[in-house]
Order: sequence, then C-alpha cells, then structure tokens
Amino acid sequence: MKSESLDKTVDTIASECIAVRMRMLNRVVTKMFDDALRPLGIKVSQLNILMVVAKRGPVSPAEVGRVLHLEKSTLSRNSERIMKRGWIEVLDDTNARNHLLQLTPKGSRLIEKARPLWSKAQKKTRKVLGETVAKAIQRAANRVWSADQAA
Amino acid sequence: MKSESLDKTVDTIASECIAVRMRMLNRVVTKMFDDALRPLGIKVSQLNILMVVAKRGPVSPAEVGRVLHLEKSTLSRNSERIMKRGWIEVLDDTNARNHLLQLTPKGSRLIEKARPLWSKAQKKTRKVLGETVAKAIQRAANRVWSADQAA
DNA sequence: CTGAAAGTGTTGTATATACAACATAGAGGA
DNA sequence: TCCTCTATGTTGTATATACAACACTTTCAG
Repeated sequence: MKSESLDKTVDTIASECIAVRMRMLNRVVTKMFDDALRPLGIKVSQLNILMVVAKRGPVSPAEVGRVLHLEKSTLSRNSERIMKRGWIEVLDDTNARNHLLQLTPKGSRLIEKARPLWSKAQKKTRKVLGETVAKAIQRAANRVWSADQAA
Repeated sequence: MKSESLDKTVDTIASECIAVRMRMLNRVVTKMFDDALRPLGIKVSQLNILMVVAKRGPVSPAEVGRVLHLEKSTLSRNSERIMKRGWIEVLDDTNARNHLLQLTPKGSRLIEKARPLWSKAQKKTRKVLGETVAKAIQRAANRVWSADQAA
C-alpha cells in the first residue's frame, strides 16, 4: 500500500527544491576551485576570507563575517588557520574586541601566485555552469548584499 | 609602496569570483532551510539524501553520491547518521558491496511532516534570490545532471 | 582461467560549518 | 553614574565535507 500523497510530496521536492540544487552546485564549484588551488596548499574557503581581508583590511572579524554570511565562530576558527599559515595577522591586540585583521606580505605573495590558478578555475566554472547562470549567480549575490546594506 | 598588480588582482577576484558568491548563497539558502526544518530535528543536508532514497530507492550509496555529487566517504557517514535516526535502512547486507538503501515507514512519515516546512523555506528562498535566479539555479543543475548522464 | 584495473565501501585525518553557552566590552537610557 | 542591552569574540559540541589509504568485489583483457 503505497501512499499517493507521499509520492506527490517526493516528486514535488525532488523536482523543485532549490536547496538540493544549490548545495550540489556548490560542491561542484568548490571542487573545481579547490582542485585548481591545491598546488598552493590553500582552499577556496580560505582564499575567500583572504580576499575580503585584502580588499577591506584592516577589518574586524565581525565585518568579514557579515560580508561572507559566515557565523562568527566559523570565522574565528578559519581565521586562526589562515593566521597559522602566516597569510594574515592581527592588528591592535589590546583586547579581543579590537582585533583587526590585515594581510601579511606572505599573504600578498600568495594571492599573486593564486591569480592564474583562480582564472583557470573561474573559466572552467563559467563553462560548466553556462554564462547565463554565472551572471545570475552574480545578480543573486548583489541582491543579497544590497539587502544587507539596507538592513 | 603598494603593489598596483596586487590591487588589480584583488579587485578582479573580489568583483567576479563565482566561488565566493556561490558559497555565500549556499550558506544563506542552507540556513533558511535548516531554520525551517529545525522543529523536526533534521537538516536539509539529510533531507536531500532522504529524498534521493525516497525517489529512487532501493538504491546504492554510490548512485546517491553520483546524483548529489557527494564524495562516497561523506555519504557513508551521513547515511550512518540518518540510519541511526531510523529514517532509512539497508537491504541485502550480504556484503558491503550490495548495500541498498531504502526509506523506512518512519522516514515516510518524516517527509510528510517536512512538506509544509519545506514549502515555506522554498517560498522564502525564491523571494530572497528572486524568481529569475531560482530558475537559473534549476537550469544549472539540469545542465550538470545532463552532463553526468552523457559521461 | 588469471591477473590487472576499475568500482565500491569504510576508516583516519583535516577542514568547514553552525548553534549554544559563555565572557567581555561598548552604548545608551534612566 | 549605573544598569541593561547589544555587539563581539571564544570554546564546546555536532554535523558536513573531502582526500588518502585500505579492503574487497567485479570486470575484463589476454
């Protein structure tokens, strides 16, 4: 005795769910970038943080978290690993509240070395997703960031 | 002495990188679904696997992994947790190679209960991303799945 | 048939992620 | 001023994720 109602639910979710698709695509894209960056011993998750610090630093962890929508505890531990590698450092360590992250010279050199590898992964990703989708992702991110701005 | 070249690299990656955007959006979307599903004590990552098993089961872990682009070891551990919760079970346990996963009655009931919560999250996600983007995600996933098919 | 190669599943290890609880600091209002 | 509320950062815990190494099976070429 099969449930018609269950079947319908399963079909609906299976054919429409945005989350399963977004998460699957995220794994595919992350893997392409991680594979490309592997020679440098860095993962795209770390490069993302490094880029925000490079672009806006010196910057507080809280600010980085807001931009990337990363939970503060996640960022705390990720930053720790990146610091251990010597790519970022902390300014103004007077108390835990005034931590400001900034790029180190070693971090700058890493970014320079990462550029061609990043380009290759970016190109491959565009190809796999298609140009239309790549642009849609861009728009979606801008939309979210704009909403953050307004809030 | 600031490096012009570094600045250009940072600007380029910051303004174009698909990975940082995809990963950020993934966190935003995942959180909306996880928040919605929390009353049931299930996360969207687990519901995704449950749906594949419900739709195609009895099905091998390898097959589930191919559909979701999940590494086999990841899936092995995720399935274990879902099994412990009693939502799926293993058929034909004669040897490790013939494992077939299938939904349990408890799993069916969970999906029924999840449906309205999923709907709410799906709707909210459409609103946050915008209809155009939601459709683009759908197309991108179809594109990846079609490429898998061809391979 | 036999041996190599490919597929499948598990386990060790490391990173990524988030929630809850906590400590502390800063900001404002009474 | 003082007290409360909010923001920030860290730590404990659990789940998610992937790579490498391993064991075992199936397949297939010779």
